Amino acid sequence: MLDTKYNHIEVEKEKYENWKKKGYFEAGDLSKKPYCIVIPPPNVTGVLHIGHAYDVSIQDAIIRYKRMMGFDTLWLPGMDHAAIATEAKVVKKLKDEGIDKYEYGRENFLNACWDWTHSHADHIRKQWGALGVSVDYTRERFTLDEGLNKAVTKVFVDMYNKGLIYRGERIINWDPAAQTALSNEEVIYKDVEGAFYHLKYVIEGTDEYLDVATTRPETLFGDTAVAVNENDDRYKKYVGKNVILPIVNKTIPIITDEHADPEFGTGVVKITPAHDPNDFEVGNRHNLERINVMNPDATMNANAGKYEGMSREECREELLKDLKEQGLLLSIEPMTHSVGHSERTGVMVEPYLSKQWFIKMDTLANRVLEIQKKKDEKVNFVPKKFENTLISWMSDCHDWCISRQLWWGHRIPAWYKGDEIYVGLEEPEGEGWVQDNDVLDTWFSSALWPFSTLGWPEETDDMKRYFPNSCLVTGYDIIFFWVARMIFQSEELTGVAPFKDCVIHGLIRASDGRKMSKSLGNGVDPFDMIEKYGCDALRYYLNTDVAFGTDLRFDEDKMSATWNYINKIWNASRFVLMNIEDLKEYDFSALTNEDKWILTKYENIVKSSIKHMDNYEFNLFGSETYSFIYDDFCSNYIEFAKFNSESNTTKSVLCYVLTGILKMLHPFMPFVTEEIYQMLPIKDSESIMISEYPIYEEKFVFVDEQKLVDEKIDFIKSFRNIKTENNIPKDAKVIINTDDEIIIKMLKLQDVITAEKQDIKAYEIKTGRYEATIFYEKEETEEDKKALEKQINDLKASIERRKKLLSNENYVAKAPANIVEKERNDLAREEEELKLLEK
RNA sequence: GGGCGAUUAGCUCAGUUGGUUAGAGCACCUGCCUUACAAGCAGGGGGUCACAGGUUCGAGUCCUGUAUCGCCCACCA
Repeated sequence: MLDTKYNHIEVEKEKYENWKKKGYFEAGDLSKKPYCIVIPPPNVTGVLHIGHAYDVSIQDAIIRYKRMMGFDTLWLPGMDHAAIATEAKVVKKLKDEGIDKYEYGRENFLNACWDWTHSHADHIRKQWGALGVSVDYTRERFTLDEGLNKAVTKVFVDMYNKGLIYRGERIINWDPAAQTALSNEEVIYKDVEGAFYHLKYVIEGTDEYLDVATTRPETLFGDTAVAVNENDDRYKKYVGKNVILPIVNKTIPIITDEHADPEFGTGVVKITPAHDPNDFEVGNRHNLERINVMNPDATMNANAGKYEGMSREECREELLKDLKEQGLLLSIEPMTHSVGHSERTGVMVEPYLSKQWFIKMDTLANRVLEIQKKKDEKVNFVPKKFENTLISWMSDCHDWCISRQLWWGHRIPAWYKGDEIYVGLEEPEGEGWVQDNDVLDTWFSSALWPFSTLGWPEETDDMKRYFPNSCLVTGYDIIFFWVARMIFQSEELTGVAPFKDCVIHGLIRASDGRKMSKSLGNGVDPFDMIEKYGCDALRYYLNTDVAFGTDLRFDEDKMSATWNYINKIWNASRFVLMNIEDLKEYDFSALTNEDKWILTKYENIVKSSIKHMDNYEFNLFGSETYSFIYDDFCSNYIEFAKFNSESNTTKSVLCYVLTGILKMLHPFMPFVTEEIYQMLPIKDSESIMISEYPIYEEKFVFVDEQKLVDEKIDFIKSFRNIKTENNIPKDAKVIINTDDEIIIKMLKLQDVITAEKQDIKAYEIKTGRYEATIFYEKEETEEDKKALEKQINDLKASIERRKKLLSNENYVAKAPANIVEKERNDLAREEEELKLLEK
C-alpha cells in the first residue's frame, strides 16, 4: 500500500538503472516506424545546468510519448569536445601544475585533454541519469571520436575541392588570450566607456593639419592613409597631399573613400588595413600596405618602434603621453562605444590580420532560403516565428572563419610545402610537407551531428533508418551557432534538411527576470531542485509552465506547487488502489451515469492530449490535464465513487481512468507514474514506459449522461455557494425534489430534509432539474438586503443586455446558430433566477 | 538604423479559426482535522486585457498608430 505522503526520494530510487538494464532506451525494433532525435551535445568539460535540464526534459517527454505511441524511438546522446572551452581549462590546469602547453607538446597535451574529457563525460552521464533521460547509450557519440573525424575530414576535403572552403588573408576576430581566431558569432559586443582621441596629422609642407579622431590611437603605427569623403567640401583641397604620421614621422597619403562619413566625427578617418575590417576593405580598394603592429598575444611588435613589447593598453597610455608632449593630441572626447569581447575568455577581441580557412557562404545560404520555401522539404519551426531568425541570418551572412589556432579539435587536413597547399584525406607523398597546425571550429563538427552520429558518410542501416531526424530541440540563443549550420551543411552534404521539426524553447531566467549568471550568483542548480522536490516535479514544471519560445522565469514556489500536485495524484492513486485490490479484469457492464460522465470527460482529455502532444503544446496539455485530474477526477468522480465502491464496474472505471492518467503524465513524470503503475492490478505491460499511450474510445463517450451529471455538479456547487455565502447553519431545514444519494450525502442533508414548508427565511436553488429550498432563522440585516438588491440589479442588467443582443437582427442572422441558441437559453435561465430572487 | 517579441488579477503565466459575464497556479479572505490527501477540503474577493483609433452584429483575439520594456542583427574611424 502507498504511503500517505508522496516521497520523491523513495519513488525515484533505482528506477532509472532498471529501465536501462532492461534495454528500454535502445532503438532498433524494425517492426515499428522510426522516430529520431539527436541530443544537442553538451560541452564535455562543463556540468549540466538548469538550461540543459529544460532542454533534455522536453526531448525526453517527446521521446517517451513517441515510444508509447508505438514508434521505434532513437534518442541519440553525445557530447561536444568544445575546442576553445576545453583547451582553456586544460591549459589552466597544466599551468597550475607548472606545465607550459608548448613545452609539454601537442601529443602530451592532447592526452591530457582526453583524460579531462573522460572524467567529465562520466559526470554528465550521471547527471543525465538523475534527469531520467531515456537516451540510447549504445549509440552515444562524441564530436571528436574517430567516426566523426572521418566525416569531418571528408567534408573539409570535398568542400575544398568544390571551392566552398578556401584559405585567405583576412581581418578576423582574434582572441589574444586563447591566441586563436573566432567566428563573428563568438564575439560579444559590450558597451565600454572609452574616448575619441583627436590627433593632429600635420599636412606635409604646411602648418595646416587634419583633426583625426580615433578610439584606437595605438594602431597608428599601422596607418597607411587618411581618408575623407570625396563630397566633403572641407577637405577637398587636401586630397592628394600627404600627412605626417605622428610619432612615426613618415608621410601617408590623403585619399577619398566612401567609408569616410562626413557626418561622423571630424569626417577624417585614419586607415589601418591590418587592424580594422573596414580599413582592410579600404586598403584593398586603394592598394594600401597592410602593416601589422601587434604580436599574437596583443603586445606591440617591432613596427611600433620604441613601444615594442608593451601591451595594447600600456602602449596607448605611453603613446598618448608622448603625443601630448609633442602637441599632437588635440583633445579627448569621452564616448561610449561597443567593443567585441571573446565569448570564451572574455578578453577584448583584436581585429587581426592573418591567414585563415573560411567557408564560402553564399551558395550554401541561398540553398537554405530556397528549401525553406518548399512546404514538404523545409524545416518546420515551432514556434513558427523562429524561421525568421534563420531566414534573416541566411539572407545576410559573412563567410565563416573555421580555423582555430588550438590543438584540441579536428586538425585541418591541409599540408604546406613552400607556397604549395595540399588538401586531402591522407598526408601527401614526398618530402617536406608540413600539416596545418590549426584545428576546426567546434561548430564545424557539430554542424554534422544529425548525420555524422548515424555513421555518415557510410550508408549505414541507422543512417538509412533515422535520417533525416524527426525533431530537434534547442534554445533560440543557438539558432545561429548551430541550427543554421546543421541545416546548410545537411542540405549541401546529404541533399535534404537534417530534421523535420525544430522545436525552439526560451531561456530560463532568474525569478527577477534577469539572466542566470555565475557573477550574479542567481543560478539555480537543477540537482538541488531534484533533491528537494524530485525530478518529476522539476520536469513537469519546466515542460508545462510556458509555451515554447518564451523565456521561463524560474520560481521555486511553482516547484513546490508541482510537488503538491504530484502528492495529490499520489493520494488519488492511493484511494483507487485501496478500492480495486480485488479487481481481476475490466467489467464495464453496469455503468452508472457518474461512471459514464468521467469516462466521457476522460476520453475527451485523451483526444486533446494527443493533439497537444503532437503540436508541442505542452503547456496546454498541462493545464487541461490538471483541471481534469484535480477537478473532475479527484474532486468529483472519486467522491461519487465512494457511494458505489462495491461495484466492479466502478472499480473498473477507477482503474481504467487512473491508468490513462498515469500514462498521459508519464512523459513528464516518468518516476512516480512508474511507481504507481507497478501497483495496478491490471496492466498491459511490465513497465509504463513501454506501455501503449491511451487511445480515444468512442464507445466510452456518453454525451447525454455527461450533461445530466454536469447538472448535478452545478446544483451541488450552487447549493454550497448559497449556504456558505449566507452563513446558513448546518442544521437548516431543506426541502428538495430529489432523493439522489450522491446529492443528499455530498450536501450532508441526511438529517435536515423536511417535507413541509418552514415559516422562516428561505433561499431557493434551482439548477436544471434540481430544486431545493433552504430555511433558516436569521434576522435580515441591511447588508443582506443590499447584497440581494445588488444581485437583482446585476441580473436585470444581464437580462437587459441579452434581450438587446437578441433583438439585434444582424446578430441573430449572422452569429452561429448554437451561440444564439445558448444566448436564448441563458436568458431564460436568468429570468427564472430573477423570479426566484424577487419572491 | 533593421528585425522580432512582449504589455491580461498583487506575482508568474494561459487564452485555439473573432462568439456568453476573460482562465489557472501562487498569494489573499471565510469556514472546515469529512476515514485518498491539512503540503488538504469547501466557498469567496480581485482584471475598463498598455493607450488611441478602425473593421465587424460582436475584438484580449484582426488592422493602423502611440507608449513602455525585452531580445536579435548591423554600425559605431
